[in-house]
Amino acid sequence: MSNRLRFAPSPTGALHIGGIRTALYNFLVAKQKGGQFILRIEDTDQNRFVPGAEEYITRSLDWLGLKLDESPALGGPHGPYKQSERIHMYKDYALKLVDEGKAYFAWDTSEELDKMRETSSDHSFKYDASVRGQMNNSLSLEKAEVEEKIVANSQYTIRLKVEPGQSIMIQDKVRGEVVFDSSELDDKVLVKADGFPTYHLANVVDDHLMEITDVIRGEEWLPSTAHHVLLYQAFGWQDTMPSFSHLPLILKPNGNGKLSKRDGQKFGFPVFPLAWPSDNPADAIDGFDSYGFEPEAVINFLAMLGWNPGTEQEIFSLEELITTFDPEKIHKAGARFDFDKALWFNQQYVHKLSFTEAEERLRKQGETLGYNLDAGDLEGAFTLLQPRVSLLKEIMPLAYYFFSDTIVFEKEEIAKKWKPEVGPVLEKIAEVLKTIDPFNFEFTSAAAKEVIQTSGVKMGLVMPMLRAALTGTMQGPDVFAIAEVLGREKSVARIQAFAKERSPTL
RNA sequence: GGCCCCUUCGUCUAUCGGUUAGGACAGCAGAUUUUCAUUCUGCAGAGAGGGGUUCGAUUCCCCUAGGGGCUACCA
Repeated sequence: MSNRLRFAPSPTGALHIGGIRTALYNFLVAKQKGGQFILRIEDTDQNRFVPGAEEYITRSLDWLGLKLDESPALGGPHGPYKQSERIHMYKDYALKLVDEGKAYFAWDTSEELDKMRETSSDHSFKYDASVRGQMNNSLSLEKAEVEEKIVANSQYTIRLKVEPGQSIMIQDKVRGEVVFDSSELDDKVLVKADGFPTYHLANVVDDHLMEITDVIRGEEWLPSTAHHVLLYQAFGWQDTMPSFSHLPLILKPNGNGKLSKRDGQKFGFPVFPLAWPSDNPADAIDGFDSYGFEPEAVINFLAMLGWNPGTEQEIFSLEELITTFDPEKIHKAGARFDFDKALWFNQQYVHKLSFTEAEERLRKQGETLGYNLDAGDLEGAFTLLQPRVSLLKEIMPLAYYFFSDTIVFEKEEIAKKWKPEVGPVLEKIAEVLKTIDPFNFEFTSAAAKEVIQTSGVKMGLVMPMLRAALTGTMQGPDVFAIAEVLGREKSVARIQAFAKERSPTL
């Protein structure tokens, strides 16, 4: 039997990178074992449903290259893959447990329970074996009364009857043996008063029905896994119970709690894969995509946040991760999110991009910046600027002087360094460049340097002005490399214009 | 409060009883680039504390401290 792993998010908004990492690890294990990677939407809480969230989740996985085998959109042999569409299935399982005495009906309202929790000493109230005899449920009430209530008031919950005094051992693949005492566990609600199942019921039933073999999820689920094991036992499914791996949490950069959706705004970096659009611009949130990240880089750094191959290799493609990933090496401790490191990963990928891979995006951005892309050499500009950026989108803003003849001069900086004796030297360089053939980096550089040397004017005075003449700025790639990309005509014209404007005496 | 998980440089981490405790990001210094960035080289920087076990503990066990998670008719 092949391995089947599922990623099971709730459509309560944008997914953050913690969720993405969970999806990634599920994907890696599934693919490594030649199994299936499944998306199941856990939308059993009608109150928290956010329109567009499900679509956002699929788009995110798609952007990252985490290809699904079964999902709500794709379908599959164990559909439907959305819990709201399987809603009729869950209650019968719970009712079966009631019949067998493993669960019971309860009519206590949320308000009543809240009150008990508030009034109990240090919030220690727990709906468990020690109190259920005094509560309003089918165990404490007379049979006739129960039957009457079921007919009269269908607003009941179904709770799991947890037998105290047993120890429940979980074999967690990343944490080893974890033992819980059932006396500490409460009688978890399985079916809510609205008839919907809770996460615990739906999750166990679906994992069973969908033949899930490995559950990989966040550490926040570790405490409730004891209940899940109890549920598998109650249903008699213990033989096909999946293995569990509870992932360490991704923490805020200051280590102060787990990373949350709002931390992106707070710390000034994206925490979502894709931007979350909104009609109200104030609510729109940046994603790694809109921030300019390559999906491969996001995958790479998320893979390394909580896992390490044990070698010194840090750069991994998705394919390499599939073969290299070793679930045994997943860490136990939470990891802080380090945006600088994420940027560094992206830089590694941007520097590897070929022009063909980048071209479309560069063109698009050039257009939105209002560039006349036909006026310059896009590939030349890219080649020169690529090693200088961490994000692909940083290139085009730096490249404007390749596409526009109206140069924006950094006037103050230039004025500070300008010496009148430089003017004639620039003029001379322009003259010489007119005839240099071929007009390339080596030739122009050698020729211009010779002019400067024979002129007696300091190199350090002329070179910055030459740069300013061509680009308007005081920094950037090598001057002659820029000249080569610009071409003879533009280079000569710019140098002459610059010299003339600044040297009225000429 | 209770239960559970965790603890190596500022950060992410390697080490599966014997290492000058290794690497990466960030930081600092230098080289290259007569600019800036890249790149390269170097420097600095860690086993939470206390007990055991052992010839020997970062590594195994216990305690303490600290951090995190859960404690809903949310997932």
